[in-house]
Order: sequence, then structure tokens, then C-alpha cells
Amino acid sequence: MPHSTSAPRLGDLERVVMEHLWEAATAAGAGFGGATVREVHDRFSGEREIAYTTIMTVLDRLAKKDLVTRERDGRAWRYFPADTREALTAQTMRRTLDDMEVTDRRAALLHFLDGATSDELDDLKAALAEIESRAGSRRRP
Amino acid sequence: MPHSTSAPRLGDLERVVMEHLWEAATAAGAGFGGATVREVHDRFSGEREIAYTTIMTVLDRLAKKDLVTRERDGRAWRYFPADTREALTAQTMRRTLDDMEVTDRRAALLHFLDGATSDELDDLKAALAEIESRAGSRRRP
DNA sequence: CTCCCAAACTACACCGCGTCGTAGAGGACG
DNA sequence: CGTCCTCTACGACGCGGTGTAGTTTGGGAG
Repeated sequence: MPHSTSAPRLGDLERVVMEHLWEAATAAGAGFGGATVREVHDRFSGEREIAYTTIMTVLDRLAKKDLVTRERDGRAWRYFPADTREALTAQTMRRTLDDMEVTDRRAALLHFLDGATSDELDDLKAALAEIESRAGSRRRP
Repeated sequence: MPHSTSAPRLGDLERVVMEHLWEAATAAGAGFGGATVREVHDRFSGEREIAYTTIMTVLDRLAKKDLVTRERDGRAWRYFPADTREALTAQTMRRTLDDMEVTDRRAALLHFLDGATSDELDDLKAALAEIESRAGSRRRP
């Protein structure tokens, strides 16, 4: 069971920084890339003027919220997203569902699907099928 | 940041007040109900000490966020939830999905379903079936 | 020993939300 | 009429979260 501590909300800058970390992760393959404060800060160059220490603060707060982890890399810290963007999104959506204390989940889900594109419905069906198959036949090759 | 049409987030007290409004709505049958500031305030009696004006402020802010509407009822205003709890929940969940700019929605949904109970999966399948059955009219451009 | 870099700590402004207080406007009623 | 009561309108204060950054400190590279 992954950490069930409900996902904290992100501010705009926090989200953008996470963005960079996720990019760094995928760019480095599944083996994880992560980034130092300087690397993240450099990504902002030309795009936006922002202080190095601002990035440090943001990364520090993200770490305190357990949204990122960090490891030493020489004298600097290297930051890694604690979850994929998709996992964090799912946690946040679930938290909403819980917080709202919805009694009629079916109705809520119906409303949710009501605003979905057909592509999304396909995605959902695919996801559902996968879950089912996973639950139905435990143990697969 | 152009997401003004999306659902704003609720604070704790705001949520509790919405709670009362939703109760009032269902208790009075579909379509009517609503409550005045005094009625909402009275609901808190014995359960919690809170100022009348606090309720007024909260209801006022909810109205500014378009989460409730109001009509004159004598000298007082009568407040009505703008959406059902389920609809608001769905909007918030969708907003999360949009804000996070998830590229792989299928993965996100998969994570979401991963934390679902089997009852919830049933609800989802039912909702999905219903959407499918009334196929043909798709909203959103 | 000196310099530079990165971390750590502190600071500050702003906004959202919980929490009220006070000032008025209009009925109700003696 | 004057008094009282009830609601609204408006504003205020404190606190926590977030964006933003400056200052201080400690440890390597010369």
C-alpha cells in the first residue's frame, strides 16, 4: 500500500517545478533522472526570470510535503519526483471524491463521465479491463 | 490562467455549509428547498458555536464563487446550491485532471481505479453503461 | 588561506478562509 | 411616533500557504 496520506495541493510554481522534474525523469528513461536546484533553475533561463533561491525554497517545500525525494549528488542535492504525474493526479482526484463525502458515487461518476470525450471513455474502458483482468486472474506470465 | 469556469475549491466551513444546503434541498424534494442564513445558522446550534455573521460571510462568498444562487424571501435571502454535490465533485475531479496536464490519461485513470473498491468499480461500470446507452449526444466542443 | 557554490535559515507580501463586529434599513408594535 | 428586532452590507483581523527573495554558513577547489 503506497502512502495513503492525502495528496497536498500544489501552487502554480510548485506545479511547474514538478513539471521539470517529471521531464527530467522521462528524458533519462525509466532509470530516473531527477535534477539539482541549479538544473531546474537553468531550465527557467530565457523563459522567465526567477531567483535561484526561489527554486531552492520551492523544492524544499515539495520535499517537506513528500512530493519529491532527494539524494546527495556531490555537494548538491538531486531531487526526484516521489510519484508520476499520473499517480499524483489520481490521488488528488480520489481525495476529492473522499473529501466531498459523496453518498451517491455512481451519480458523481456519471457526471464525471458526462464531461468526458469518447477518447477518454475508451481510456477508461481500457483501464477498467486491465483492473478486471488483474483481479480476475491473479498470477500472470 | 484561464480557468475561471472551473469549480473553485472549498474550505472546511464552506463545505459544511454546502452540506446543509444540500440537505435542505433533498429534504424538500427535488428543485426546492434552499435555506436562509438564519436557517443554516440554526442548524449549527448545539453542534457548534458560530456567529450568525460568519454564516452570512460564508454564504456570501459561496455566492460570489457561483456555488450557490439566492432569491429574496421577505427581507432575507434564500440560498440554493447551484449544483448537486455529485456534480460539483465531478467538476472538481475533472478540473484536477485538466490542471495536471496529464498526457497519459489512461495511466492516470488506471491509478485512480487502482485505489477503488469493487463497489466503486461496479458504480463506474454502471455509469459507463448508462453513458453508452444514451450515445449520440456529446457535449463539449 | 581565499573564493565560490550550494545549502540553510529568515523574511515579507499577498491571498484565501474562518471568524466576527459594527453600521444601517425597514418592519412590527405599543 | 419611537423603540426594538432582524437582516443585510461592508470591513477587519489572524493564520496558513505560496511566490519571491536576501543573508548567513559551511565545505571544496585553488
